[in-house]
Amino acid sequence: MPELAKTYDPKIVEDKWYKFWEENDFFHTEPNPDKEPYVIMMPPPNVTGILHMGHALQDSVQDALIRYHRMKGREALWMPGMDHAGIATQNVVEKKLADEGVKKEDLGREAFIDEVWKWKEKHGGIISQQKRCLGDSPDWNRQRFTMDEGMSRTVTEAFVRLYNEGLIYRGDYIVNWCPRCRTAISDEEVDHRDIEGNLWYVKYPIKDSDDHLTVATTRPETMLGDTGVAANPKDERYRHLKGKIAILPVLGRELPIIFDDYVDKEFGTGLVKVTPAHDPNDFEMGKRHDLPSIKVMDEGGILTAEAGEDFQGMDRFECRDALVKRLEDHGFIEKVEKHSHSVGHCQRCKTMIEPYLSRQWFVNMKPLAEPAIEAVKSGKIKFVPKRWEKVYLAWLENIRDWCISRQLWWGHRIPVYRCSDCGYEWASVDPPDKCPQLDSNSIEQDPDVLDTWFSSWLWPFSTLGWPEDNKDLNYYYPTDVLVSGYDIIFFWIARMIMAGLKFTGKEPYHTVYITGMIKDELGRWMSKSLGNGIDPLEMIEKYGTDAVRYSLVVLTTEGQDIRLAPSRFEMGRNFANKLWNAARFLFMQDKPERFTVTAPEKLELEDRWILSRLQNMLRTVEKNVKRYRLNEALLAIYDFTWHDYCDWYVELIKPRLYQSDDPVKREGTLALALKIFETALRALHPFMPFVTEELWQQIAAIDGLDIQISEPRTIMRQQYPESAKRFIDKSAESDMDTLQNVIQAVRNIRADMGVPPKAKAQVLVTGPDSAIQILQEHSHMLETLAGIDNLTNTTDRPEHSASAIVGELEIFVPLEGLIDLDIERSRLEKEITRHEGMLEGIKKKLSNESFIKKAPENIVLREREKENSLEEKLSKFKKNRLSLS
RNA sequence: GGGCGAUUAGCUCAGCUGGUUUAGAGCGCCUGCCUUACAAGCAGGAGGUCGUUGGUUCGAAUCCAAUAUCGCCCA
Repeated sequence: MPELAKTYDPKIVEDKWYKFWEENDFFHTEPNPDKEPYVIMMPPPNVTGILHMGHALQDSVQDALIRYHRMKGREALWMPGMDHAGIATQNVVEKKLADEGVKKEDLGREAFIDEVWKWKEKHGGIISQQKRCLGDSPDWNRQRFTMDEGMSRTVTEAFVRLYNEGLIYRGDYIVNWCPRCRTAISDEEVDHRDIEGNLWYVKYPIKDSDDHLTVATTRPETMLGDTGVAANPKDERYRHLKGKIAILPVLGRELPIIFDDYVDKEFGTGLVKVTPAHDPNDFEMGKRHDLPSIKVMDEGGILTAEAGEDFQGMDRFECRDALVKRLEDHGFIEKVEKHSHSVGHCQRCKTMIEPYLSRQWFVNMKPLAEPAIEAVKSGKIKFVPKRWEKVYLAWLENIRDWCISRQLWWGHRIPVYRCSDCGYEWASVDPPDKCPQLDSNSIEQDPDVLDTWFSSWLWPFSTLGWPEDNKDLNYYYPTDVLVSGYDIIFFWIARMIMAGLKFTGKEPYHTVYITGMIKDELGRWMSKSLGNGIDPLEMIEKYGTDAVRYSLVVLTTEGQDIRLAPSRFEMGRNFANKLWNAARFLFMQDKPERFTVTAPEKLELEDRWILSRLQNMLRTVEKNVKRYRLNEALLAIYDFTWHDYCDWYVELIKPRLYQSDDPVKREGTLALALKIFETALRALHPFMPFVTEELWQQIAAIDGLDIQISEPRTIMRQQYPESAKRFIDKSAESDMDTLQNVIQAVRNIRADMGVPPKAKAQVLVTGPDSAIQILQEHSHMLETLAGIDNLTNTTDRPEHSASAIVGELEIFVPLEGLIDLDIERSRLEKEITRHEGMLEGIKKKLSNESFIKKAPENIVLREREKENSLEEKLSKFKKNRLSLS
């Protein structure tokens, strides 16, 4: 038998087994008509990304599900991949080039893209290496990248289909513009934050009059682009302004005064300036009233010539200060109020968003949203926890069109072409040579690229080969579960469902499992700026992968956020060590030539009991994995292994292992102990893959131990244990329960009385014969586990002894000389008070007529029984108290 | 403004279909143990009127309604 070190050292086993799994292709799967597939799409991390705790959590969940179902006999595919992350990646490479003194414009588009690819080959995808440290078991051979050829083709194909159906359109609209990233972004990529700002009241002179009007604005710098002033038509105060013209201060532009319901009478003065090129609402108003749009800023948020000579070239914030000063100097500022309002920020770079008029591509989302709403309403797709369905539905029901064009170079270029000769425009999957209308070959492709999410939303089927109707797609699609955080329900999950239904006609998965998010100890998001992040790799280094996985899964309860501290991984580490030492104990036993298996009828009580508990555990696991309560499943394994198996079973069989002069009995005992342990290892493997593989391999290598091993010889490809009814043994469980309670009662007395651990105790017991018999038959348990040396059945109440009541049994530990009567008295008093309290509650219930009348009979009966047994117990306690006085 | 979540032991959290729960776990705390697997351990113990107020019910940590505090999402 193998020899083990005293403590588990994850480092020496993790790399070894991961290599073993990967080199032997154990993660690989092929369509197999004899098996049912089980598929999870791994949310593709950014190619620039590095591993964080969120990945560790979500991967622990996904890998547990995948390994579990793989062992359950499913053809399990966990599909890995990476996302090209347009803006993020472009930023990284731009920055790298900047360090070398190169601008991307100097290189030109193609050369720059080459640089990005070079970067990607060299530095990209570190995260896939890091994920190996988590013990993840995806089919790495199938790894996809959203910019790969096949994936790109899927993107183009999807675009062209939508374009040809008229679901993609282009137009001039106000979009969210990030002046730092110099691109449009979608509504979802904007974070709104409340900003303490000012509300400036600016006087605009009225033409041909000495009078003026006052508008209130939070963004004075945009007034340079004003083309009107608006009031609410119902606002009596401004009726007289009808037909008048206001004069824009500084620039002197003439501004018609218009009336529009959009204007809020309560806001400011009830008069607002209208800047169609720099505000979405003004844009709409401008359209309604035929006002021109004047752009006063460029892509970088720098004021243009339209802003006037004095401001041209200024940054938008600089301009604000300069303009306000100018207005103040000329007496145009009436007053300034503090004002808090919500301002959009670029999610990626935190720069203030500029609502910006530009020509962009959009997807008309309503027609796509409807089937996606239906899929969830009808229950074809279920969210776990269910409450996220509401969030999903609310978003889809109020969906707005999706701005998909990005002014970047890195990404899928929009496959729309234009003939420079005839102006014809069309979308094409393959790059065309010439205009289909003319014979002209002077054609240009749209310069923009697509939003990265435009490739991600196709992920569940693009990775499997769509649009070619190939083998993988047919076999693995639709997939089973999607595991992700609630932060990307809109970005990704909802859109994926829409795309799945649109392009394949099928829901991409039946379940969306939403995990909580990882927070720090104080409940704050982990962030670089706060420096409160916990690095999973560091934790793995310190505690081991299994420990990290164990703790994360155990802490995951119904999608609640997790407050994490490094110390939380200690429980996982301790558990791994516990397992290790249980194995160490088993391996220390002398190994026989050949194990003789104990015949079922010769099993001892503790054997029948542990087998029964094992079934119970396996049932709990199965039930809870089905409900995605992985924490409950894992805790059941933990409890069984630690408490039932290590604390009780191993202790109980020690005498048989050490003392038995019957080698057959000894071998049988060891064999059973090993087998049960081996079963527990398999049950645990999906959650703690490394330590279970290591120990399992060692057990599997023991000669003559008759355990079923299927090829390949790895725990990850063995069968997941299933509970078997024939091992469920209620009477063994109840007998053991009695014994355990007696042992605990005696231990309690010993501890309270300060009996030295090594001193043996005499125990007298009274009670029904059947119960006494159990104790007598298993007196060896009482001996080893409670230090009882002599168990005597008695009808007398011995004097000067400590006592306890276990069910119908009464236990006395005479401790002549040693016993401190005061301690025993107070023990008894405490018990009496406690039981009297319980009895009082029950009596109150039972004296309540409506309880008797209305409560179900079995409940009333149960209360009656409780009353009886409590009364009996109490009278025993009281007798004992009397005997002490 | 609309929606969601949380509030239970010193801390972090379970408690699912209302009744074997005067409420469990891990950590922490107290007591005793280096018992030939494990001190990352073993044995024993203390500690909570389940945020507040009403309601439903024979019965509420659990269901409903208000309310307070904290957090998140959407506008």
